[in-house]
Amino acid sequence: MAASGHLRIGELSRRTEVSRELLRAWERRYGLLRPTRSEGGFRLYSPEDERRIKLMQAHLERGLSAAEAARLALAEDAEAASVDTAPPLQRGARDLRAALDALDESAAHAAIDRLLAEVSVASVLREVILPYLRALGERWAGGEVTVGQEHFASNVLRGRLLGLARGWDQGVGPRALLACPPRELHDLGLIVFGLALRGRGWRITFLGADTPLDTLAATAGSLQPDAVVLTASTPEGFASNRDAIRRLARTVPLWIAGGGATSETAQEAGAQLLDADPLGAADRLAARAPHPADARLSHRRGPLLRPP
Amino acid sequence: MAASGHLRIGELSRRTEVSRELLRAWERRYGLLRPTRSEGGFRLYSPEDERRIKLMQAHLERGLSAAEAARLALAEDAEAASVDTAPPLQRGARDLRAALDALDESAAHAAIDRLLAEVSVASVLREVILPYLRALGERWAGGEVTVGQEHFASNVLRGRLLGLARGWDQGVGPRALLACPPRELHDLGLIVFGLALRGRGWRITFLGADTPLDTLAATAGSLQPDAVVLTASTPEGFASNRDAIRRLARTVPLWIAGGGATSETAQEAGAQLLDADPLGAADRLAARAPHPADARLSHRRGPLLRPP
Amino acid sequence: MAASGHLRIGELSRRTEVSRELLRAWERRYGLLRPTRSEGGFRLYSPEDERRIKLMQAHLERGLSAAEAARLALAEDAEAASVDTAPPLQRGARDLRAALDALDESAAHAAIDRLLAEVSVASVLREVILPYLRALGERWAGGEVTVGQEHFASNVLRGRLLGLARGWDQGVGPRALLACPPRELHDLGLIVFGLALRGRGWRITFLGADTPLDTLAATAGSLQPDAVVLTASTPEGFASNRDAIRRLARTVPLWIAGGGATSETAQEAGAQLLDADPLGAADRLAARAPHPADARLSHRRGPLLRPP
DNA sequence: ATAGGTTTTGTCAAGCTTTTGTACAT
DNA sequence: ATGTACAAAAGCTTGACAAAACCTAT
Repeated sequence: MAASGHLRIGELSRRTEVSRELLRAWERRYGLLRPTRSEGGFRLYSPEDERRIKLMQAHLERGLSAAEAARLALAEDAEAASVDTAPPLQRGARDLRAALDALDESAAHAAIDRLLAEVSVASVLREVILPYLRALGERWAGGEVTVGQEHFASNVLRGRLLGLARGWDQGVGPRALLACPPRELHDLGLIVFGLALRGRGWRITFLGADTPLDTLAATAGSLQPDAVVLTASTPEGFASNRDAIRRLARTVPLWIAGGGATSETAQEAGAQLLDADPLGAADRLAARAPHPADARLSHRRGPLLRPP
Repeated sequence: MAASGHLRIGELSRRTEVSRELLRAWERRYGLLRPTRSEGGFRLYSPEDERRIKLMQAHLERGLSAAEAARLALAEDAEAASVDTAPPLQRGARDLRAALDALDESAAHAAIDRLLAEVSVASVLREVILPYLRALGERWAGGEVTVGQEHFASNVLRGRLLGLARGWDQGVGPRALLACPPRELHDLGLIVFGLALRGRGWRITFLGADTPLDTLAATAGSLQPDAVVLTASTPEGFASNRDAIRRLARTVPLWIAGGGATSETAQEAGAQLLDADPLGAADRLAARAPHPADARLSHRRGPLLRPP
Repeated sequence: MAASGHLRIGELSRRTEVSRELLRAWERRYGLLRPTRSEGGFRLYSPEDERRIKLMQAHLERGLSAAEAARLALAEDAEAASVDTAPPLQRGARDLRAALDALDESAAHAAIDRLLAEVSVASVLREVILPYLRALGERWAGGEVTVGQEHFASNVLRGRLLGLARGWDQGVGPRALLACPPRELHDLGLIVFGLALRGRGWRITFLGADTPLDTLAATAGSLQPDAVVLTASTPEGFASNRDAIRRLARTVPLWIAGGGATSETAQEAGAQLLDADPLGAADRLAARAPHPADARLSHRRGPLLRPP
């Protein structure tokens, strides 16, 4: 915080070779600088201010007008933050959220690109994407976020997650068939679950949101997956399809997960229970261990799961 | 959006060597330029305006009348502005090469990011990275490219490929141990091979360039991989370590690949031959089929490979 | 308590070349000094007081106001007094070492990801990566670690460091061109150095290991960097290229660093000396201050460094 | 191409306040 | 040693100004 100290206008002028008057003019006219003030009213400039001046100068050098140079310097500074000492994951999460809230798709992609360069996919999912989705849900419930923002964010993230998912059906591992029951439209958690399972060596076949259960049964019949996983965000997602799910569970190794998956639902449906959290669910399925609350059903495990 | 900034008429005139008056005339007469205006009424030209002027000048150079030149420039610009019709892979390859040649790391990353957003990792490797590396080798041999450019490009690509490789040791597939023999420094092909093999479900352990063969043997002893793969860019890489490689081949399932791997080398070393091309080599190893030219050794296949 | 001798104001004034009046003013106005009192009421200053004065003077030197300088001096002093190695860092370092020793890449990535979730890049480099690399060298020398382990760890870390490096060529700061001389293969320290310099606002162009000096000269000619930095792990790296390095130093602002950089080597080569430690070297270059041992060459500083 | 008017941008000045090193009386 | 005083240096705001750059219209 107090790492490098704030400068007064004289020293800043000396360092940047910009006159004091001009520094004040740039602040007044373009808002380029945002000094705090000393108790007596002196301007105190941060290192960020100094960086913005450097940017401004670079643009002026290129022949831009002062107004244009300042506009660019401010814009770049907002996105660049090239010298940022925050932990990368925290910084990435902050940048992503700001970009999505502002409906700025390219900034969102930039934030994700940088995150993926700096940390592993699993960490991005666990520390950034999932917390963001959870917070989004809460903010939506609290009316802090518009439906438009929610749709925008969902679509951007869906695109990226599916990009990461490319080729997740290839290889030699066990195969999982993933879907949401009819009327369930929240598939982001399901994609995250698929990615996590993929990271554990599984092959994924993804049917996505709002999948009729007869279609799911037919697909499972022809694919012969090692697990079929249904996720729903509310218990109704499972409850309103109880009979079909129960039938399905008799013919395929069926697991349920997501916010709507409870041990009662699982028992009623004759399915095995995974965690509500996609990453925990992936761990559990990879270990072939049903949720503890689902213990009564564990005898089904053996017959249902073929070895890879 | 605000990426590059708008120019006023003076700077545009300076850059294009077209007088201010003429710029205004071209705007009035032909609608060649479409500047926005500042609050006070100054013209603000976009980079597209600058591009149209360049086109216009080229046509004038060829002897066309101003009216005709402007008409063409506008038409071409409209075309260029519409989606770049080149296939993504071609365009990406072109952009990547231009960026790396110019030592412009950010542009190179941007090109790769765009590619990965549009096509699969396998396609990028096959259609962009590998052709680039091959062409780099040829251009280097022909003196068209400096060692500096080659080093720069290698390091940028190495970073990206190792980024894609993150987590390639996870899962349940067969395990491969990858290395280059002593003094062999070209590990990019080996990383590409590892990525391709990973795409086929294998787990990868990567030791990289310039690996002493005794440590490779020891590591293989403790890891018990399903395959050990050595790559070298020249036959000497294998030849100068013939005896050590031969000893190694007696205790581990050894395969050789890369530009230096020939059927003679393989036979001498007692190793199995993979293709020179990393992707072909990965296909072949995943199928556990040695190169046809290596048929004389095929009897070794069975005993050497443990089932996954 | 009084172990190390307390000073009275006269002696402290003499040592620090700060007038008595000013010392009292700093105490009164900023609380910078906290002298105890003799029985008769004389101020008795501790060595900590003296250290704070030195810090204060350094900040004043940099152009900070007295109030700001005092604030920083007090803050830094408090920080230095607090325990430095926070638990997450210790645990991360331990996990990373265990994972890399076991050739467990995923565990290594997980450890690094955990660190990057909580701690800045700079801290990870200083407290984890560099200590690990140093220990690795020592353990390798002592035969406690195999070359295989060393290769594996290097490649994992190289991938991560290059991931953190993405975009390090962007911005408006001074530009540095980084390379190792021919036959020098240890580029990890050079990458860490680049990251540290990046953290201080520089732009980096990275050529990496084993770079021929003529291509380095050519690249420097076209890039016109503000500094060219060569690192080698042993003095031979520089010694065996002495003449070429000397020629290079005549045309570019050349600095040498790394375990092989000594004041003799620097003098012979006509280059300026940076610290062996990458972070110290980055600090020094960012401050444009040649190594004390390099004082005899300091007259070269002016002409060699173009203003950024 | 020129004339006559406007906008943009860097600089300056006047009058007053804050900060900071030093001096002095007690 | 303490507390107060003081003055130089550095800063603040407001307002104005002029050169450079640009506009339209002829």
